[in-house]
Amino acid sequence: MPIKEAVRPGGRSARVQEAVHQAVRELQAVTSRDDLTVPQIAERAGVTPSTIYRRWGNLAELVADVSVERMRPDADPVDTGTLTGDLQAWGEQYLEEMTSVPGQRALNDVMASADCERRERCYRYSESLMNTLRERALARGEFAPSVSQLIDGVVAPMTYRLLYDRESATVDNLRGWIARTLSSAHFRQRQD
Amino acid sequence: MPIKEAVRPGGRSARVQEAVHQAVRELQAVTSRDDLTVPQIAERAGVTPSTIYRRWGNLAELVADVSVERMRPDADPVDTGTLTGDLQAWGEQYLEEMTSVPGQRALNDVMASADCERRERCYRYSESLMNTLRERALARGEFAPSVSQLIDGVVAPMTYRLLYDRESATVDNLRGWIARTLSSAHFRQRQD
DNA sequence: GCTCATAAAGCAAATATTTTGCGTTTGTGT
DNA sequence: ACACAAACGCAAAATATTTGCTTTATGAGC
Repeated sequence: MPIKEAVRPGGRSARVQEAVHQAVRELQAVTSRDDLTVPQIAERAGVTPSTIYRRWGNLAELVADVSVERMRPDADPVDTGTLTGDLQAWGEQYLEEMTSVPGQRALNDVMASADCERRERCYRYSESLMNTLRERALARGEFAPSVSQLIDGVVAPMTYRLLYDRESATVDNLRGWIARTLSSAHFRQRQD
Repeated sequence: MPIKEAVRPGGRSARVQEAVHQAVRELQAVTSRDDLTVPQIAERAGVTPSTIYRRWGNLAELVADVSVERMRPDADPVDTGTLTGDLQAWGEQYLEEMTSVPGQRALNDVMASADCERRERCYRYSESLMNTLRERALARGEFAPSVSQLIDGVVAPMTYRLLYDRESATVDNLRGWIARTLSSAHFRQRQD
């Protein structure tokens, strides 16, 4: 059961995929995760269960597929004029999103997927986002750490706390991660 | 289906729990995750499937329960004489463990669990371990960052990379995380 | 030690789900 | 337009899960 992306993008396949995704989203809004079932989704989407099983394999992969979509950044990150501000603004809204009930659920669903490709996609969203903020900072003439320093210093602690120690995933701590990352990279740069 | 810990620790319950865990471990060694089933485990453990369903709810929770066990640190971390060395030694063996096939599977199984208590338990293992290394360093008269700095600086990036970007979970990067964490905390301390 | 109340397990019937084989529909390339 | 194959629908078969009831065995109180 290989996970295919956009198989036969035109026509029926696409329609089915959209109908199923839509059905999942609608049902997720009114149903607890434990009594969400494939047959139920199939009926709502006007599709046979076997279609879902053939295409996604099982419920976990299906909901992961839907949730990873939800993670895709919708708009460009706001420009506050400084890298610190941009990181803080982005982080705050990300934290808010991910500590909300549906956000937590989406995060869990993605983590529950057996194939790592889903998580890698989330990673690439963050990577690309950090890259945007960094380029923006450089264009302003600001100093900016490398993308991997930003990920290790800001994204990783934030994600780690969201997953393992939710109560530490706070705006206050975010401020600390950002400050430490920037000053440490700055200090280190002058050393070299 | 509340997750209970050590219900009626003595006697039959304990025996059943152990038999089931054992069955899961044995089957995991020879079976791919996708064709591991509850009835199969039940048979091997000499137990009725309904017993497993009543106690763990479903397969995902059961394997998560087994895997979180596997994560519990078995021995005290080695003492290399310096905090840097201790962190590096611990990190290297942890990385090795978690990049192995069974390690990856255990990590996934824990992440797939719906209840966050499992992940919190892993968190507490790391927290306690970092605390041990820190106290050890202080006893030597070394400087040592706080536990949460160690977690944010070393554990979080490592875990993040293991989950989201496996190829960056390397011993080389580990060295960098450790160095940055120690020097940044040290520098920051002198500032205050 | 013995008894009692009860949590947990066993058993089997009832449900619900997942899988599979096969025929049909429908995009896609020529 | 035609042919090919991927994807879907349908329904039967195979599995897995839930549930009601019975039985067993632990732990508490005497």
